[in-house]
Amino acid sequence: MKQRDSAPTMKDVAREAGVALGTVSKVFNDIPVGEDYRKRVEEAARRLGYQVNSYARGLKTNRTCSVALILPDITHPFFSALAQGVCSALAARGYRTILSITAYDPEAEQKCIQMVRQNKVDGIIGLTYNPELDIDPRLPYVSIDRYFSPSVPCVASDNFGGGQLAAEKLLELGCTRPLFLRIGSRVPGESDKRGDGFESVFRQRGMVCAALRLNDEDGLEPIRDFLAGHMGGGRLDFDGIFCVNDALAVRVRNFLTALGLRVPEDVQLIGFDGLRHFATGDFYCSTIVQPVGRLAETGVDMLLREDRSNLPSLVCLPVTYAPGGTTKE
Amino acid sequence: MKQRDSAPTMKDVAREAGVALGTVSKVFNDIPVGEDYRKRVEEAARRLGYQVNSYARGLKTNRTCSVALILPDITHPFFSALAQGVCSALAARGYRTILSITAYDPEAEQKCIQMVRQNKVDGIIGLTYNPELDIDPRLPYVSIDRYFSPSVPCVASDNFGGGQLAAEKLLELGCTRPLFLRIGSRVPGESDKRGDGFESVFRQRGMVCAALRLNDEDGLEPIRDFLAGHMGGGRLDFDGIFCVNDALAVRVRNFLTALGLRVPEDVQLIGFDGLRHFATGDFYCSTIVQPVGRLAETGVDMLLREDRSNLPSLVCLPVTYAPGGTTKE
DNA sequence: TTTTCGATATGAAACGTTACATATTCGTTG
DNA sequence: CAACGAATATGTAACGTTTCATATCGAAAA
Repeated sequence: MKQRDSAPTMKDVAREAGVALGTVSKVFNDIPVGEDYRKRVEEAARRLGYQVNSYARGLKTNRTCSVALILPDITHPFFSALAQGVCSALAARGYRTILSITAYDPEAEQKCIQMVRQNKVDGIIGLTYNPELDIDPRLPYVSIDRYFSPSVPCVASDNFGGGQLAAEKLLELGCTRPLFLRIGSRVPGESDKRGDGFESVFRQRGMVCAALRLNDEDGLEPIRDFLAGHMGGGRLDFDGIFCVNDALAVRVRNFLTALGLRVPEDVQLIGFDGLRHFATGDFYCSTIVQPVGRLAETGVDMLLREDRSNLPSLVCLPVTYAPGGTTKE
Repeated sequence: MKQRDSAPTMKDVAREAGVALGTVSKVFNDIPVGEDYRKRVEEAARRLGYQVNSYARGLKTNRTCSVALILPDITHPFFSALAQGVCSALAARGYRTILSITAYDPEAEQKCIQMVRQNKVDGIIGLTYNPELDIDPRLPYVSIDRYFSPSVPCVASDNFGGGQLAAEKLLELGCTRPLFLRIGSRVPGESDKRGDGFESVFRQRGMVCAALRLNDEDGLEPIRDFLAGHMGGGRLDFDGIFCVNDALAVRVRNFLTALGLRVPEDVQLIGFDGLRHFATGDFYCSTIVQPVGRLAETGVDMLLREDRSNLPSLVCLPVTYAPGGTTKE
């Protein structure tokens, strides 16, 4: 018996089944074919262990059934949860996920897009921070959590609403001296709206809301100094703090306890993201929970939609509040 | 001017540059070509915005420059760190990462392998728990942290050595009543050696070491009950506990404090993995640190090695001890 | 029985590359 | 000055699919 060194092809299956090449193709593309033919082909394919060669198919159809996922850092629990969601949503629809990590480097982001174009994925789901990212408009692209322009569809949490929710919660829990704390990348992102929403609630009630907005490069010292500078007689000038994300909230909580303040008795603290401890599943702090799973699913949905001609340019998903020990519930 | 609706091909570049098709191919494959020709081709390619079609190339060469990474759950910080390492090590060598998540489901693992074979990746890096995984021996496969057989190369941390290290540390810190706690999947994995190493040290010194080994399905209650059952007069029967991983260590620490014990004053606790808090970067507990980055790099290295004919079947990487608050340093 | 028509199998062409055998060019030697 | 050979450009045949025009078949209508 002749030894086959390479994988069997449709030609082999056709010969084995005694049918034409085109018939085999139809069977594997779910195109109607006589019942007896279909059976013969399937049988033969199984005998030979045939697998369609997706590169030949991709060459012919220009569809690859793979989508690139671009993330700055999959080590961050929010991003990894997102990746999990995107990956399984894609898998459920028969798509592969090609993972690209940019390490927040704008150049790397552009290179990813480039690589991705060369590698002919069917679309891109991106969470990028490069403000002037050059996106090929022919390539389906969905941005997560970062709005570019009306022509680039984006799915994000309702950041403004989340900020409002945090403000309302703090008010409800008796806070009267609010503070908003932000640290983030220099490029304006969706998350800026969190502070806007937060402040809007107080403004509407004629209250003033303090705020400190920093960039990543500044580090956290200014925040510690700020807090220390607002201590007077063992008492902080603020009794309700909203942090732009959970990571910051956790650090701020440490600062506060180091200053001798009790959380939540003296100061209440709300973060944003809804991250959970990897081992216990507890929230790290009271927080506004982003619907990570829905974010991922919606993103995939928008990307793979049949008719992409009139996609909304921004889809906002609702957030929820979850107590996590840094508020009086 | 004629409107091009599809991407330019080598044929277009060849026409634009006034050279033969084969010459263009050579330029893009770094095959020696006359200097003037090369320039003409590069120029033309740039003008046309030409990108090689990797599916045509893959069809011809049977190499796709992509590797599948199979993980049970990218949400777990250890796995996401690994993914980060693998992804960037692959990117550095010009390979894409195709991410597959199995959710610990043996069937999903097999399906991934299947999908992967169909999609013609150049290799697989897998962290799988299916004991009877059917791996195509023709496909380069490297297993991380899970030894299958001599024919499947594996890279893992020195789990036995890590167990020994934990034991030595505890001895050094004055422990005389050790306990090993394990919870994990039913299939025998590399991590079983952690307990073996731990116990071996005490056995060698003629000491006895208690141990409790459970499976995931058992849940954590038995461990809590076990600990509670070993309390007598406000004192625990053990003064040094080694947990098979950090996740367990964190839970056990909570159990211990709930029992009114102080960590590390009354009981010292060492975990395994070396996970760090996402916001502060602190270790969650005193721990044996796995070299995640090296694990990833070594795996990629073994997979992409030119001569894979005599790969070691198991590579053990050294681990280190890091204090994290649950030991007296 | 012959014609027509619908249904469906067939086979060839094309997708964009790479690789190989062939053709061309130019410098060097007899 | 002719002839050779090394170097390098050319063109064509795959690679394994899909797709489309053509061929075939059988049943229904004339």
